[in-house]
Amino acid sequence: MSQTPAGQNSQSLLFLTDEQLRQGIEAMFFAYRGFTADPDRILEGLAYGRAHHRAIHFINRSPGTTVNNLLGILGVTKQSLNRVLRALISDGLVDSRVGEEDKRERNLYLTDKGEALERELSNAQRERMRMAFRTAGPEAVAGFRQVLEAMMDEEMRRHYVALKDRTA
Amino acid sequence: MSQTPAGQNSQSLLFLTDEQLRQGIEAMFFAYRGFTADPDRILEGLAYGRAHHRAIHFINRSPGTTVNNLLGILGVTKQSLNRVLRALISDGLVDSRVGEEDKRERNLYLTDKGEALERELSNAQRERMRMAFRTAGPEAVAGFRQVLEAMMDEEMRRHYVALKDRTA
DNA sequence: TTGGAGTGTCAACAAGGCTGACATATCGTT
DNA sequence: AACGATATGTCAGCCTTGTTGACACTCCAA
Repeated sequence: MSQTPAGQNSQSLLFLTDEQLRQGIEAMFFAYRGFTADPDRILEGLAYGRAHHRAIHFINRSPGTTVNNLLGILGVTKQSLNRVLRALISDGLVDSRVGEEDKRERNLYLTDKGEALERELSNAQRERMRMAFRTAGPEAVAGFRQVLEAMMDEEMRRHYVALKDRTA
Repeated sequence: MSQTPAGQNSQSLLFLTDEQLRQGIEAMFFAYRGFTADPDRILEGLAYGRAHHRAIHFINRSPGTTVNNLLGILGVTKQSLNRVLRALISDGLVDSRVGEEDKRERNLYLTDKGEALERELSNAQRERMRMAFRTAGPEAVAGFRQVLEAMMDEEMRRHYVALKDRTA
């Protein structure tokens, strides 16, 4: 469907053919497997999974974040997130403190133990990303980010940009 | 850990700082959500999920493929895949034929009905990819693919390249 | 012809999504 | 003070999709 005709525009649109798009789709699929492989390996054995990793990552990224904010970023239900947080809190990886201004809120922080696991996980994941970046080079990395950003839903892009700009 | 020092090499290595790597990680996370969002929406309502989509995609891509080959591509256990295939076969989306040379094998094909669903799913997913590609431009797309390819595990890269070259 | 390797199937279980319902505490407004 | 709205936590139950274990059929080579 909608094969882009080739060789007629001065600006070649060959990169928008269905075949090229399909290759992009498969690249995303196969690369995402690699992307999660290293943390998954670390987590198995421990009683945690990918959901715990995500929570730990974003709590580390925004110390003191609220449950509600985390829900927006992760895009899951509070029941799902609560199950994960309960485990992390009772295992002493996450600290949940009643909000100072608004006592209905809970502010989430990693404990020292939580930070240790976060470092272990993100080191592994960063190492793979570093290899990929180094192999591909800075220009490719810029393109990588442009395409991914354009692929996000609007709400996700807002979260992504907000996190990015905070440390820019 | 391992902050890359800046401003000392003639070739700037700023793109390998931990901060840049973390942004790459978050970009992958948020973009993958967008990547799967459209097919997921179509599948909900039907009695199928993401696993069915993946099976349909790769059977369409390699008609007559065996269960074992599909296992390697999808990276799940044969029991997981079998559950999905059983549903697709009994619903008349996939045709499973006993191998001609080796009767232990099953060759898998999409039926007309299966191809119809495949088109619906891949149209939705391609449309998002097309928008992202068009927004980012051909140079960015080339970089996107280079980085993703470098991020794959070796075995996944083999599958990716094999599929890519078949239609090149 | 027999045993091992390859392949496919069934059963049972676990993780982690989901919905719905409800309790509690707090906030803000009236 | 009272009330509705908001933020969070929890219980129960369901679904998808991953896992292991057990087993049957087919093929091939010793």
